[in-house]
Amino acid sequence: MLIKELSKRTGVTIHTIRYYENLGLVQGATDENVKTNNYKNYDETVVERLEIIKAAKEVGFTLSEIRELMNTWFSETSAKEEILSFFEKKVTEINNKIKKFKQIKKLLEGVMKDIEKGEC
Amino acid sequence: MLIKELSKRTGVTIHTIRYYENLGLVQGATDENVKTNNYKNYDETVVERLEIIKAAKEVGFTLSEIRELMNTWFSETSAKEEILSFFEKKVTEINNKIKKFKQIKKLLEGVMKDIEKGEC
DNA sequence: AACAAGTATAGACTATACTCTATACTTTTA
DNA sequence: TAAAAGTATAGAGTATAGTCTATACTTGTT
Repeated sequence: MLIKELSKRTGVTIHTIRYYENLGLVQGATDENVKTNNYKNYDETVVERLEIIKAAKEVGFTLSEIRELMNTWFSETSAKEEILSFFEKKVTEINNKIKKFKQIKKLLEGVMKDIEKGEC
Repeated sequence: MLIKELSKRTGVTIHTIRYYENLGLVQGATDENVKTNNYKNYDETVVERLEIIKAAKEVGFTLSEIRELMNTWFSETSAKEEILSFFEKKVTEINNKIKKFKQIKKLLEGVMKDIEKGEC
């Protein structure tokens, strides 16, 4: 598919897709049979990648972390051990973030109870 | 205390404290008795505020969200109802973030299992 | 053929959150 | 009292993540 359809299917704007492509997060391929233009074609793996980017961004990963994560994810050369330890690191990070969120939540809920009781 | 001590106690650099002060997130007061300078004095509530900022930032709040949250938190004029609904909104947001983190975590752990089994 | 719509590239612009530099003044210390 | 250290203000610079504009070319439609 061309960039417009990719944009429609993923909800990521054309500009942003091109920005990601410049960063090496996704990649389209120009059809070698077509010599008149250099339009890029995007396949299903690009859709997948954009969905991963969207999800990872929502939970606070930066684009460079996402690139690192995806390079490992889609790599065929990385050693099993290496991939595993990378993933373990990410899971630890996520656990820490969840813990912090729960702390803040408890704090907020504590204050809310105080407000309800009129102790504020 | 003066800015240097505040910085030491909170771990927030002097530059960043001044940046926050410009944004209205914290505020020091110049001693009216001292006419020779306009050094600002910071009290314990500023330390508290900086701790709140640090915690909130870590879980992904932007500075303007934090300002909004703290204005409500420390407000004496806001109606009880208003404060409560604001806090409830934030708790909902936090729950959503926790949910998303858990999804990503599950995803990563699933992939890790596959890798361990050699199914990748 | 003419015009609209789509695509590619490069570069400018924006917002957020700092971070650093320059300048000038004040306070502390040797 | 002279140097070192601290403070305030303004403004420049940086990094991240877009977002927009200009230009030029290609493709599709009438």
